[in-house]
Amino acid sequence: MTATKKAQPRGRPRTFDIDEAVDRAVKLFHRRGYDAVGVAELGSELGIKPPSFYAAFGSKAGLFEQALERYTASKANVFGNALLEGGSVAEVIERTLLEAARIYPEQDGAAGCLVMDGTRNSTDPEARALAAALKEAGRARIRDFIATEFPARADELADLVAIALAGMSAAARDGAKASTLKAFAEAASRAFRHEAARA
Amino acid sequence: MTATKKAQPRGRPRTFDIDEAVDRAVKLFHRRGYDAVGVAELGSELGIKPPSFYAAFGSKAGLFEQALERYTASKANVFGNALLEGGSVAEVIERTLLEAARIYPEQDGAAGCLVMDGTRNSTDPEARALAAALKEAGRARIRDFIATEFPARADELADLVAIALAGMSAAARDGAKASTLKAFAEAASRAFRHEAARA
DNA sequence: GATATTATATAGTGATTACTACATATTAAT
DNA sequence: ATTAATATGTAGTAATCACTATATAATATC
Repeated sequence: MTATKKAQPRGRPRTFDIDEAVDRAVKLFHRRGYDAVGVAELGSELGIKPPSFYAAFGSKAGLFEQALERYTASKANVFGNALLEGGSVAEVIERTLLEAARIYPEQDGAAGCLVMDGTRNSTDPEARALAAALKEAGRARIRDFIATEFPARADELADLVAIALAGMSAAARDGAKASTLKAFAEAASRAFRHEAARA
Repeated sequence: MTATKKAQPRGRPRTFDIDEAVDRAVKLFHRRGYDAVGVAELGSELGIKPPSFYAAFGSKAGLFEQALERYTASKANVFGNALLEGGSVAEVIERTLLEAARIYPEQDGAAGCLVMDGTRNSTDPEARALAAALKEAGRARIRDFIATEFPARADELADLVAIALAGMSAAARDGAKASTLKAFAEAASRAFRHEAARA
């Protein structure tokens, strides 16, 4: 059994909770995108001043990296969660799309997918690279999974799913309702089965 | 016949070409998004200094409004151009999707659709509102056109097209190749015919 | 208690943001 | 030539950006 908190390190103890700070950062970055959230706002929202911020996270991009990790380990990882429930490729993809339709609409001010849209139009190369790596990793996981049933068309089918999800995220950020996204997800799921059966 | 340039107004003549300036602004906004393009850069790129900039355009958002007008009046208006060639609803939608697949991939540093992604994550409410109005107008045109053949399902089918286009724009901005977008557009077009034939 | 270690608060850094006050230059009309 | 009108260049504005130098406070170890 591993202790969640070490005995107590040597110096002055931290006065804020890092996990909670990362959770708040996830929300802020998700709501408004990486560039639009300032370190000053993060500091005041997290209740810490700049030196504590930089001692804990290194940089704004460092906090973003932790926020992305937290986000992808959450229910927001629609494909990962759909995969856990098992089933055929078509079933898992359908569940993925429907789950996206369920969680992408605005909740608590945040809509769409943080990974896909959090650094859209960002000027920070480091933040963009972090998000891009996760996007590619997600697409690769979907492709490899699809390849277990449709090896010859895995790339094309993975692109179909990835671009559909990207469209749903963008639409959600533009205010699309859950019912709109659900109808799209159902149509995209039918399209996936249809395309998988082709050729 | 209307003169393109009036006789010559009273004061000191402008030393730069407004149309050319707007064209350059379209490119810059398209490449990097509204917020990431500064007035200073626009000024130096356009060869004018701040007072001339504000005398001509009023504000950064004022230039953006003209840039959006220019953009939507160009070949970038994929639905408008597809509509001009006539044909059935399914044919026009297919042409729309395929045209998007042709022009969304990166060209001259700019990818995707300026209207759909140019103000993504922007902090400027005015710029966001300008783009949002054009997005909604475009979706409404598509819906009304679809309603000429499929009045009962026009909204759902229009959402299918709009979300597919949003996904293609996002994917293009993330570096998707023309062949990837083309394959998706073809699948989306088949899905449209399939969904239109349902119910 | 002395020392090492870590986190804190105060108060800044220079760079960049969109935008402007003011004087001057250039034109047409008088 | 004088006047009115418009555009320009110089040189700024206050606000915000991510980030930091320095000193001090709070803890464990010795």
